[in-house]
Amino acid sequence: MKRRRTDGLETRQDILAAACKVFAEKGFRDARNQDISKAAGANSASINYHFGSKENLYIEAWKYCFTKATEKYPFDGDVPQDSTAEEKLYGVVLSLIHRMSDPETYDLDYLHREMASPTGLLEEPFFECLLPFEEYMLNLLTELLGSKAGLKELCFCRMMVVAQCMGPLMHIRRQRRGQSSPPHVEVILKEYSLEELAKTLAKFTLDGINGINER
Amino acid sequence: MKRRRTDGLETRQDILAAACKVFAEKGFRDARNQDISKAAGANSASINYHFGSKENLYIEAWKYCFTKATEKYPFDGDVPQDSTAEEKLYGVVLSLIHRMSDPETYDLDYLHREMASPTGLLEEPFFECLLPFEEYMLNLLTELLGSKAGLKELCFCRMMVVAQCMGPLMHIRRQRRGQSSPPHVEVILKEYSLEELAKTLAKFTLDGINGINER
DNA sequence: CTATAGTTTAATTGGCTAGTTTAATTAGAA
DNA sequence: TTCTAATTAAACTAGCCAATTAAACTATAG
Repeated sequence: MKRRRTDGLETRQDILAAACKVFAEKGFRDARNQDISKAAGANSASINYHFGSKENLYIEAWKYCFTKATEKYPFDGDVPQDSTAEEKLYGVVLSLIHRMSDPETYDLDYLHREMASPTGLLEEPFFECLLPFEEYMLNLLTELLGSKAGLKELCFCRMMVVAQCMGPLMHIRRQRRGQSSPPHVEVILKEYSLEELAKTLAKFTLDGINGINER
Repeated sequence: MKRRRTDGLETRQDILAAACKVFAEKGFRDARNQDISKAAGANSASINYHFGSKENLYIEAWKYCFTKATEKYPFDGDVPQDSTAEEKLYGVVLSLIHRMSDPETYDLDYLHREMASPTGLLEEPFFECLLPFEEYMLNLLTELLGSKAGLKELCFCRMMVVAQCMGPLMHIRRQRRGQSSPPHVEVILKEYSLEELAKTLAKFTLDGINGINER
């Protein structure tokens, strides 16, 4: 019985890590196999050897960087179980803000890109990976919204919480890519600490939610 | 003195109109010159004849569809000058919602795509075209926020108003492309009329803004 | 009508890239 | 050490696409 060579797994890993980054930076189409293999210190044939195709590597890269990011920044922001719903909301937002600011975290770039121009390859992985987040959010919002609120309002608020975070997301990512932004955006990035941003964001959202509650 | 032939301008126009749509649907990279020229009923060489390059056509297409969209849906939503700031906010949001729901309006697709994965070609045109909107929004928000609020809060709110609209934007566009969405998104698209969505959205934002005011 | 600038077309070119092939190399079993 | 399968490297293939070219065509001034 032969033992499997381990150096093959190493280059596989190197390719995966490099792919995460390159795909996040350039997108599926603009990222060339050569860019990835070169960044991984491997030959471009090794991509097809280890992953079968560029498409499959893309899918694997997403799963990999999502898993890594979620380990580092859990959805709930490690807030204790018995916290108030308000604290939990802050936890979600803060965790998300940290996640998107971390230059070694790439999953949100994939999400954003696929929203704007879908390759169609990540439809299923997204659905699967984000299910726990959706569930957590729906529970949290059910708690925040009074019992008067129906499914309609619940869904609206879920959309809003995510949308709220998209604003900073786009700007922080832009900055991370080294692109300049219009002056009023620069102001935000300069004046707010991440914690303050999360706090202001959570409060803004909470006020909106309470407004729906009071109707 | 010779008069200019007019049939050339016609195909130029046809190409421009076709390009607007094809670029919006497929993005810069995935749209092929042939797709566009075929949709315009012209030869692919005519793109380079009339526009010089694919890049330049892309820029022209953006300017064209932005101008057309803004004529149809002005930023202020045609709200009377002497309206309250709250009514003006509703006007902005409603106009934006209508704009993004109109299947013949494409400019927001460009915006969204370039946010997520910039080609770098529209940086300048965006800045130029959106300046009036920025100005209008800043004035409006200055009115809504009390005099206590500083530049920092102003910029934050500006970001939030736009971000709020991104949520529905993404979902409505998805629907328009014929892609299915997770159940809680379908609920929103089914249960809310455009006017109700705009109203709820404006109220949500307004509550957030007032929350900042009261600090 | 004729000449010409303006416009359109089909065919071609040249660059780029995903994926394949084949040969070389290496880790580990015997 | 020797053999074998796993892995890697280099060269190649096939296809795609933007851009060019050159020839054909057309509207208009003279």
